[in-house]
Amino acid sequence: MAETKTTGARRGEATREAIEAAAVDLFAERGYHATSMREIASAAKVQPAAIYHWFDSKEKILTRLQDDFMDRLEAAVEEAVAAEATPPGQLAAAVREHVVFHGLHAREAFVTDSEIRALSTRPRNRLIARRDAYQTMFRQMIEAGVKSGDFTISNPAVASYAILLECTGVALWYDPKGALALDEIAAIHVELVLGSLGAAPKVAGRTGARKERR
Amino acid sequence: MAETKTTGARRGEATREAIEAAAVDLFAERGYHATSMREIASAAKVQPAAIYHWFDSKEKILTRLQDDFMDRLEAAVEEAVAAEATPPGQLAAAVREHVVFHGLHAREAFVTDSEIRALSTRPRNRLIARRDAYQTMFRQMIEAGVKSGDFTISNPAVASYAILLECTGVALWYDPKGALALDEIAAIHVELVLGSLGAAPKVAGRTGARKERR
DNA sequence: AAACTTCATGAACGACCGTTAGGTTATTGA
DNA sequence: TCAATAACCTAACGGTCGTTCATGAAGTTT
Repeated sequence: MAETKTTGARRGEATREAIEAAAVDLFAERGYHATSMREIASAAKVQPAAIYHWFDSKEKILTRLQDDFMDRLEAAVEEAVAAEATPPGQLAAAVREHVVFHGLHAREAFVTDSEIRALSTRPRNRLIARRDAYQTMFRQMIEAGVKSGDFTISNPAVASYAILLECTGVALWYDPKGALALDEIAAIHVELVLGSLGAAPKVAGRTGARKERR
Repeated sequence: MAETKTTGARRGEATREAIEAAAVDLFAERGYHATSMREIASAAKVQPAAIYHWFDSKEKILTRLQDDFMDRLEAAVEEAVAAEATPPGQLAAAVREHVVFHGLHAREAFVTDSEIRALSTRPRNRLIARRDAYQTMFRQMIEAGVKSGDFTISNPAVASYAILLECTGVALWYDPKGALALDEIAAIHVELVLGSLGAAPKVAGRTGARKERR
């Protein structure tokens, strides 16, 4: 037997996913406050009230998207870093994975980044703390590289800001149908980042393929 | 005689400025859509209806802020570039001025950048075109530097994206009460940018003070 | 087959939104 | 002195917002 009868869908968990997918698209395109629950419902093909069966509130949809994105980003980058031994190799792997991940999940990345201020105090502070911890990871890799003599820059904190900004920004302009493939873009950013840190050219991590150890 | 009597202010052009100042603060803090005309009016110490004596609509307040910012940014950077002769010198000057300007006018910069989507089609396309032209200026300086042999990178277009993202992002984290002065931050960014382009260290434009010719 | 749970519906709630109509007051120019 | 104008007010408009309520069909458990 099928699942539809006289009334609408009855889809179970698939509805939750449809709501999330609709929300991330709309939040990314118009912004959180410019998107109404009715628009999300319409895009997910349910009535507005049905959303409240799956989410407590509009804000909960947003925090779910953001938490999921951070979970997966952290896991992906930490795994990439763990496969490398030297500071330049680790940073190169982190940058490469960060860029690829932001290209593959550009909408989620953009929403996570740009809608922090839409959150109320508690979830906002939580997300800021997570983002700060993530940033600290990069700063420590840079500091390790300075200590080991691989990098020569004056201010690791500012460098970490700058690096994450340029790499995160890939989510703003990357076009899957564009001339450059995502791993090319990632490789260029590794090149730019290592160059900006004064790393000796071609030292560690300036690789093409993935999962490679130099 | 003073200017206040029984009823409220009667301030003339000063009211317009109060409205703009209130709007830029609120737009930067909460976002365009999360800010109501009543909140702007309250912060500017007028009644909501008074805003419409100075602005046609809420959107016109936003476009005014964005246009003003772009006007002043372009003027400042173009002047800084005009004082330099070589590609590395020009790019260094542009980066330095861009960073300083984004630090000094962080709220305006943030609103101009992040609220493009809030605009309706026509003003949005206008602003995007201006931003693209600004970006092109940077890309051409990079290409000139590659051609002259001062820079060694594989992709000037991606480099221009990355550079502008990291420099624009200063508006997101710069704190006037922080440990670093704005011209220090600018100098660090010049260092990072020239490094990422593979410029020979200390070549051209790595200066400290302003209005200096090297 | 009866009771319960899950998933969704249609209709409505009060609050707030951007904007406007129309009146009032202070200042200016003839 | 007096009309004209600029600057601002109070009040309200229609519309949309996030959310809730009451209801009920379908599926599951007992």
